[in-house]
Amino acid sequence: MKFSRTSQRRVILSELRKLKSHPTADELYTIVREKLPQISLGTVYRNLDQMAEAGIVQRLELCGRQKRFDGNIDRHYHMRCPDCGAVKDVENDRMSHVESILSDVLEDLDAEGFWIEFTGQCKDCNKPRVEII
Amino acid sequence: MKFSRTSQRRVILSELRKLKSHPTADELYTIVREKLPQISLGTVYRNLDQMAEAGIVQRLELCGRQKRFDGNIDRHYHMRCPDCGAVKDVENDRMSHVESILSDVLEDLDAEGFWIEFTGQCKDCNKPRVEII
DNA sequence: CCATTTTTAGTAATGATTACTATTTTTAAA
DNA sequence: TTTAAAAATAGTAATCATTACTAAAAATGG
Ligand SMILES: [Mn+2]
Ligand SMILES: [Mn+2]
Ligand SMILES: [Zn+2]
Ligand SMILES: [Zn+2]
Repeated sequence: MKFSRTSQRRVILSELRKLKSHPTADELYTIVREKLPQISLGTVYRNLDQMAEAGIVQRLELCGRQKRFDGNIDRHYHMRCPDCGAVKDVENDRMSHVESILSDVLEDLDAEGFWIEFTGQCKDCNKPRVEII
Repeated sequence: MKFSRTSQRRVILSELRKLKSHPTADELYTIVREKLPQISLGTVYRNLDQMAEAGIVQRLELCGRQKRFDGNIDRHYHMRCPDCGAVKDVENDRMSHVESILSDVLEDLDAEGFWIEFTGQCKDCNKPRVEII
């Protein structure tokens, strides 16, 4: 419930903050082990998750571990329920405007494409949100 | 290289097209087994991947399999290299405009948030493709 | 029919993540 | 400072989505 001050957590956070590489847990584990050779991979996973839940670090990506598929290959957008994991189509007229701006952004960045995903609890979701903190 | 016509592929595609649920491979496997009780899970995975590569179905992809973390919790955006999997910060003045439109979209949709990810090969990328998200 | 290519079912292996547990460390109050 | 409760740890095992492997079956294009 409350964060204890441990060298493991301090080093994990400070090393992560030094990096611009957006490491995976195991990549950070390799780095942290130079300072704390005895640290375990599980500790890195656990601390990153805890700190992400607390908003101290950012976890890149909203999707779950399982891939999802769609028979509709037209460009359209999805909203994922953070509680039950369901994915639903969403539609909004403003998205064509967003797309046109993002196509300019793609040129600026010399990027290939973009993905947008919305999050929101589904109306008929029966799983109650678990409040953290 | 060329798709043979098999009952497995036909049923997988037709059942996927019937659904609005954006199923995972194993969810679709359960459904397809009602028509083809002998089909194997591997066949469902393989066909979905092949058809996604061919653009016949859509794979909802935001993020690779490994989670990535960022010490910077300010809202900013990332570009993922489809070849080596590296994730880099990107910056563009137009994004504030995109954000303001999307905040309106959030109200329309009664959604909570959004996630945007760019894809693009990194300049110095020479690594072989690691994963196809 | 036949030779070649593709696909399959079934199973094993992989790999990221999470769960478990006995022990250690931290905390906060006495 | 002592101490009991709470939190966190290292090490390991288990989970589970996905991918790889393989011999057999099916599809293809004559
Ligand atoms: Mn859809
Ligand atoms: Mn970043
Ligand atoms: Zn829901
Ligand atoms: Zn790259």
